[in-house]
Amino acid sequence: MHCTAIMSDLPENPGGHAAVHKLLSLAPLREEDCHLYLEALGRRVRQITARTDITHEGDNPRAVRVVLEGWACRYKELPDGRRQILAFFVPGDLCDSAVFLLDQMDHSIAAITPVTLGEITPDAFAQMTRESTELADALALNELVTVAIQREWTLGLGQRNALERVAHLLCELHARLEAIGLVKDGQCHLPLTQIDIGSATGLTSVHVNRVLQELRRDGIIELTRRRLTIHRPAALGRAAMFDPVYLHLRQLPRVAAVRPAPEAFAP
Amino acid sequence: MHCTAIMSDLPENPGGHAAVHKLLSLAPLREEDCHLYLEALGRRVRQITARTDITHEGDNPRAVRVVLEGWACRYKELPDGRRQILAFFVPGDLCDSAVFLLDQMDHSIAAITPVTLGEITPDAFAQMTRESTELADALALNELVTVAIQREWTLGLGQRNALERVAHLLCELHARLEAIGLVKDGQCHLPLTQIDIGSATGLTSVHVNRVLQELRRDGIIELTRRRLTIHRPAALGRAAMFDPVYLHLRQLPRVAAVRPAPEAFAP
DNA sequence: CGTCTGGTTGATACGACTCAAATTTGGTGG
DNA sequence: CCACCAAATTTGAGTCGTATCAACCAGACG
Repeated sequence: MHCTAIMSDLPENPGGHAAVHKLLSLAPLREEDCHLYLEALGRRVRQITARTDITHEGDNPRAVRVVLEGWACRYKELPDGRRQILAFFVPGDLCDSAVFLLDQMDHSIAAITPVTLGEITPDAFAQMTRESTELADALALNELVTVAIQREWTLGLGQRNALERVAHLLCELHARLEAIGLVKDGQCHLPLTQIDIGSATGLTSVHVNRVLQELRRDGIIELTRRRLTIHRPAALGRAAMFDPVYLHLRQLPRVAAVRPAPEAFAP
Repeated sequence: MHCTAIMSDLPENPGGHAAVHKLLSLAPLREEDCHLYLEALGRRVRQITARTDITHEGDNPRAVRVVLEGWACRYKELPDGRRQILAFFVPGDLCDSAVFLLDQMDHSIAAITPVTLGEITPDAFAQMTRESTELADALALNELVTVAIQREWTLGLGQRNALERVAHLLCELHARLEAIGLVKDGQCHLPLTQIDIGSATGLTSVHVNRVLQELRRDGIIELTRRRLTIHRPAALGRAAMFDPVYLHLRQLPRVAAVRPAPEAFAP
């Protein structure tokens, strides 16, 4: 029996519960595994101001970081200042589970909103994974999914055009938020500026703006005041050529289908 | 004492020695670790024809694969046929060390040249890493570097222009080949077509061609008959904004510097 | 010796960028 | 609660990097 039960018992999403929800979206875990994880996470918690670095390229990595609340991103920049967002971290996401093997960070991580961060020391991490193979496997699986997402982004930046990239990003984030229970009535909080979306998709914010307008004009999405509503999931998925297999979720997201999929809301 | 000794004793690079060389470029290992690894690799060896799939999206992953000889690539395609190469595998590279945790491959792997492939079963892999923590760590480190490379590609596709992307790819491959002893006099074998380079960099082969001509015209590189010579490493590195930190090599590659770096060969 | 794949060249088209300015939004302090 | 400011969004006009399309050429190979 895994611990979906504890999840639904809990109120809003306080403390590290998104973290457990996240792991459960990938692999079944026993209640004791969940508690072991939560306990490790709770030992060292930090608050990070919005729009500040959590760790920077060149730093010596000291701990495994888990986003408990808020949004963060991984980014890297070129010497002349061009900046690329490499990943978004939503509640429950692990920044890097084995970083401490490296001498030096090769990228930076920054908070987008105010972030509550759980930190697990290398020792605590090792002990935790020794105590539960299931937990260790779930964390390893999470790592695999993180890389799979990175690959999907590589594919998108290389082959998708502006509209497809933006649409794909929205699909992915929606699916990931849904997996941790942060989507209600097809709506979710999306604290990204168009500049953020641009530096994740390799586009200028001006162009992102025009693309978003197109998606709105076609009645596919609504995106205002940091809230995203997907009105026509199938249309968005089709525009993005979104195939959620790479997320390896146990449960298929609502925004799903490239394959033969009926339009959810008729045009 | 690690086993640089065995390496230099060995002749050309037969069997799985590139594999050991590769790990040694990332972490020091004892002779017994190297042998343990080689032994695991030697148990199941396959020959793959050039330009055929080694494994395909949707397959069930069965084993950890290591390229012993030849070149391969990881790729993914969109439903309409657009194809993106996500990674190149050169001798010694592991395709994926924990894939078997996944139910389903989310990308494909193909041979570029004829490939000699070592396969390690999940069981053998687990046993091997249990027997040597050092080996396990080296393999984990290798995994981290693979992801770091993926991130650098993401950065490049999002922010670098055509010339910078091609130059960066050449820098990276040169550095990686150098690390496993496959560069002699600044020269290495590079069996990629301009089409391959294009689908890795998100460019058309036509444009890759023009970019390569520019690099040749400026006397920076020579690339003919599948051989690459870098005449002006510093100029190439500068053009690419190549900073090899992300490769986490124990020894800095010759093609290295973005930072204040004297021109190796005067223009 | 013809065929095929990969490389090269030229002309043209278009998607996304740049620059610039106007407008809206959200936060802050009076 | 309103005035103000900074940040984010929106709009328009013009440019440029890379794609597209179309030949042509060279070497590899059966």
